[in-house]
Amino acid sequence: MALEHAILVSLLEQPGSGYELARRFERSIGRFWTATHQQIYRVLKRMETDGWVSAEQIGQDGRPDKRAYSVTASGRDALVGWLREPVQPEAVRHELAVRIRGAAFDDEAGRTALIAEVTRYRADHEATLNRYLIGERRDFPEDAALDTGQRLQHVVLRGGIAYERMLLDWLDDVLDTLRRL
Amino acid sequence: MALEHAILVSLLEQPGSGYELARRFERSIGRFWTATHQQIYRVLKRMETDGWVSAEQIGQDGRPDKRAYSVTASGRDALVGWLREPVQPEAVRHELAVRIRGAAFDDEAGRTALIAEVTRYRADHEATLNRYLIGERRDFPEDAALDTGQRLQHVVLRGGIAYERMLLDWLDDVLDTLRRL
DNA sequence: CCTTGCTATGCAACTAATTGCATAGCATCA
DNA sequence: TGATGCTATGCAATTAGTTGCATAGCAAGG
Repeated sequence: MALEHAILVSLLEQPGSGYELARRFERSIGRFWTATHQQIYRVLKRMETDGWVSAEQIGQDGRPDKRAYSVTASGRDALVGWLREPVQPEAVRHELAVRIRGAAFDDEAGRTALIAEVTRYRADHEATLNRYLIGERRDFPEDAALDTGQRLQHVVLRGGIAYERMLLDWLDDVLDTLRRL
Repeated sequence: MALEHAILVSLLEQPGSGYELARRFERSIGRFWTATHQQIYRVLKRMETDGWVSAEQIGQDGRPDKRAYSVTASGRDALVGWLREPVQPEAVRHELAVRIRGAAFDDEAGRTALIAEVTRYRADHEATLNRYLIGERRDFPEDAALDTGQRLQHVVLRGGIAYERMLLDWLDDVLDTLRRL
């Protein structure tokens, strides 16, 4: 149970509607916590019932009403309470690793197909790294004075960059290993 | 739906009981796909119904019978079929990143507590890295002749090592950033 | 004009995963 | 001799997450 907390952080950084949150989960927050819009709407409802967020109905011309959410004092307390709980070990789900070990039980054609898939996967992550680097240059220029929130956002982004670089190096190792089999 | 496939790979590498599988998921496979024993027993039942695995009942003195599972031809086909599907983008769930960004909305005391938590988290991952390195020296000595399966297991382990090293470096960056706030 | 895509919200059905509990006897150590 | 912990399996209840679908109108491009 932590989508609640990811939403609280996102809404504290910037209030917004369910739709806007879903956008952010696709772009920024979703780098380290994925969620679909269906899930976000459901959880927002629950959070509203619990008094963690409050919504302001905003009428719009020719479009459905927008419900702009912001975090209540009680929601902020809930976040602070959670922040002080011990960090849980993460549940790892690395599909590609399963596939690589599985390749031992496939034939030549299967391994060729896997090389193609890994190559495509690598290209995706190279694109992700480039998006991160562009975002870093845009949002965190070297000489800028950053506040606490921005410094924390930056260190998380540096984590994403480090992860993608590590992954690309490892994928090269994987491709090399597969080709030499 | 991919726990099935992780189990197929593990049973192809070495047949065994549900209990043994749960052990392996704690140790080896669990590095990249976590699962509890309850989940493993349930999925094994389903896989047996689907004809992907077959079980041999083994009576034991003073203990419950053990059901040793092995993969059938049909299970192997199912794995090979899955291996040729495109790789899905992984669902990222990085709790620590949410906490770090959340720290912007906590006070001095909260940030001090977070530094302590990150330090503990770092120690855990340092221990994990050391276990990987010991395992690597034990299972993949430099001059050994490795078969296909072992080479693939090794490249996956190298991925785990690269990940842990990257993580430790980043956690140092995080600690430094938190201390300078 | 037609198709695609965006804003904006949500229900329903299903699948997956977690948490808590239960059984049962053996081994080891204090 | 009592407590802890391991082997070995599993059910039940709950929570979380995914997939498919629905509504509704506007904007932009071919």
